[in-house]
Amino acid sequence: MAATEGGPRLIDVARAAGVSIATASRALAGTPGVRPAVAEAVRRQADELGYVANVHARTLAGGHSRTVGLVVHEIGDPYFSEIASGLLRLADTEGLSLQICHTGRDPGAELRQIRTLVAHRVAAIVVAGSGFVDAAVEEPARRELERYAANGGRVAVIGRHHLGADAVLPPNEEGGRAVAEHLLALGHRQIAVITGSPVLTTVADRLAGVHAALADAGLDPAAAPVVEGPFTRDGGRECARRVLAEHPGTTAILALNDDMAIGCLSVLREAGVAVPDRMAVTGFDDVAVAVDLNPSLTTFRLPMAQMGEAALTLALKEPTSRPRRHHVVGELVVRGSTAVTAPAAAGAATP
Amino acid sequence: MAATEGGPRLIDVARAAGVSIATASRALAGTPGVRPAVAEAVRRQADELGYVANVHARTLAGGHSRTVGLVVHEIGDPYFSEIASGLLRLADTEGLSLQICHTGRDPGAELRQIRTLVAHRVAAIVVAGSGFVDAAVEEPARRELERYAANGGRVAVIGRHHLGADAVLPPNEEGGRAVAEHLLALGHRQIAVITGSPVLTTVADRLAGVHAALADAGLDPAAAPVVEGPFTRDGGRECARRVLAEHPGTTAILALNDDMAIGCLSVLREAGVAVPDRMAVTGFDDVAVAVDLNPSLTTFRLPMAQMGEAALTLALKEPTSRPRRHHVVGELVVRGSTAVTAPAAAGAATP
DNA sequence: GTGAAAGCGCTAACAA
DNA sequence: TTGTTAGCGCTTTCAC
Repeated sequence: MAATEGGPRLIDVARAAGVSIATASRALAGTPGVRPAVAEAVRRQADELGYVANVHARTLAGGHSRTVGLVVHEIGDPYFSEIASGLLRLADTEGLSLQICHTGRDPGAELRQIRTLVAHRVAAIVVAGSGFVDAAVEEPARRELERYAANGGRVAVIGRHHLGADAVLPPNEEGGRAVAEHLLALGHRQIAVITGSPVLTTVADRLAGVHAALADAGLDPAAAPVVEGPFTRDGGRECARRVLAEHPGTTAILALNDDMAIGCLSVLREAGVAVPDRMAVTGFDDVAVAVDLNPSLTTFRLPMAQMGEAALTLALKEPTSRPRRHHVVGELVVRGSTAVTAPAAAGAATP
Repeated sequence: MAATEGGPRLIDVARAAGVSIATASRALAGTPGVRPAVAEAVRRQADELGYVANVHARTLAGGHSRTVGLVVHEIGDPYFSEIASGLLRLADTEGLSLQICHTGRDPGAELRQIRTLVAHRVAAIVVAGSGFVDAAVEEPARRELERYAANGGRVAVIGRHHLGADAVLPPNEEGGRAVAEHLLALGHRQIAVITGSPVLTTVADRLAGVHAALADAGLDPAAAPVVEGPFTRDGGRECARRVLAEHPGTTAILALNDDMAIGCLSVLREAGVAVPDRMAVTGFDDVAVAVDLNPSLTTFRLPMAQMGEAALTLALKEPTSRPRRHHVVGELVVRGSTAVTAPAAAGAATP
């Protein structure tokens, strides 16, 4: 600990090893062209002094960063924490550090966070939060990212954005379709959809899939109630109550994510509505706990950890002239919250 | 976009505004001593050029970092993602960026991650993963952090560590005691504990609380089966199976975290063991989904988000000569997985 | 109030 | 193989 505040510097190590700062740098970086014995001596001295290279100096001098940024809506949300987990695992094996930002689904915050990551000159930025249907909302962020990319930064997004970047695309529409078809196959005709704000592409795409399935079955999509609230567990509770009150003939509630489905199940339990006998419920995402609910949740599985990994993989590749699209495969997972038989007679739940 | 690869620099802004680089720096940093009109002009130019200050250059020159590091076992785990969420929220309002590392409960990885954060010269490091009972295991990390602190870094930990740092201390022992007393009060006498590895202080402390309660009730703590497995949902499944097979008289399973309790519930459901009638189950932590399980989970609530916030708060304060200890208050939350009445006759589950 | 210039700690030419 | 040196982009004295 010979050092002044800030710790030992490369020059301290070099002096201790009796070499120049350049040689010390090479030895520590593993650059070839240093006699093994010298390199070894340098490393030993570094170790002894507890030397840890200053990343800022290194990045500034070298021009390359070993940090990547991840933008999520909310890291406490399992959907995003599972994405983060997969991404972090890959980052770790690649020797990259991860900086996480959250936006709370606010486009303004998203822009601020992106600027922060740009300021850090991260090697890549992964935007994991849902895109917005209205391209204008994302325009400032798009410009910022475009500039960042023009300056050598790499960008990848998860979901459908208007960001002009490489994208990992979850099968939202297919999933919405699959879930709806599953309910239709069980005989449900009075299906209520509970959902987050349709300004999000995630919501819009899942809903489009649901409507397509209804139309294919000869039903009028416009006739199916769509009840909207926050895209969270509490939003699910709120919407479920409204479905119960305003659409009494409903035999199935199709939630556009697991969080809402979970909130919905809790309301139904409190209201004494048997699931799946009097009401079928489905979710979307297959977060880890979906299987542990009782009844366990029928849902459309998205491989979140893989999606995080895939996004970072895209971001780490050389850019192409036009954005890449990596399509992810999902899977309907049928569990206890939807009966394997036809629903109880519609209208049974009518007051 | 007049800039070379890397984006516009301060000097580009300064030139565009017709001032020196020093004035531009002051204007952008909000340092007093710049004529308002000039400052305004600089800011406008910066905006126009899309200038974003290089954090590395800034940190290197200024000596202060606006990034903090968080070390967790696994960010996909709700316990940690909720801690991260609380911490991130505070970091955000303080204008700090967050870098996250995970260790997978491996002390070696923990050391590596700490070194990475030191290399980044983060302003503070928060270690959120459980400590290890064996001080020797943490010794290398302790030395690294000590050196970091000596060089002006700030450290805070969550849980009992041998790291010599400010600590946020969850009431693990009290919680273990509370859960056990609750089961005892319900009349349970055949209580099996399922747990993660006792090398973790979190596990050791919770277990100590349980044993203390048993002893106070006049029972022999050594007589209560303690079944150990991974501190995860799957570990809970494994341990629950073993309890069923090896300790047939058991009327209550006390899991030392919610993850294990959740796995346990799923095994009991598959085995057709009614909860809470034939078997009571308790968890620890009160992760978000605990309330949504069916039966909902009786558990000891830890305010994870607050703990994350408190840890960062400690880390942001001026250091004191001896480590601070911030004690957190928890709360027993009684739910459906423990009956409100005495248990079914012991032995009912005997083959 | 403003500018010139000296670093911050490191990497990467370029020399030797 | 090793050393010298010029920056990387910014903050911050110190003069003016």
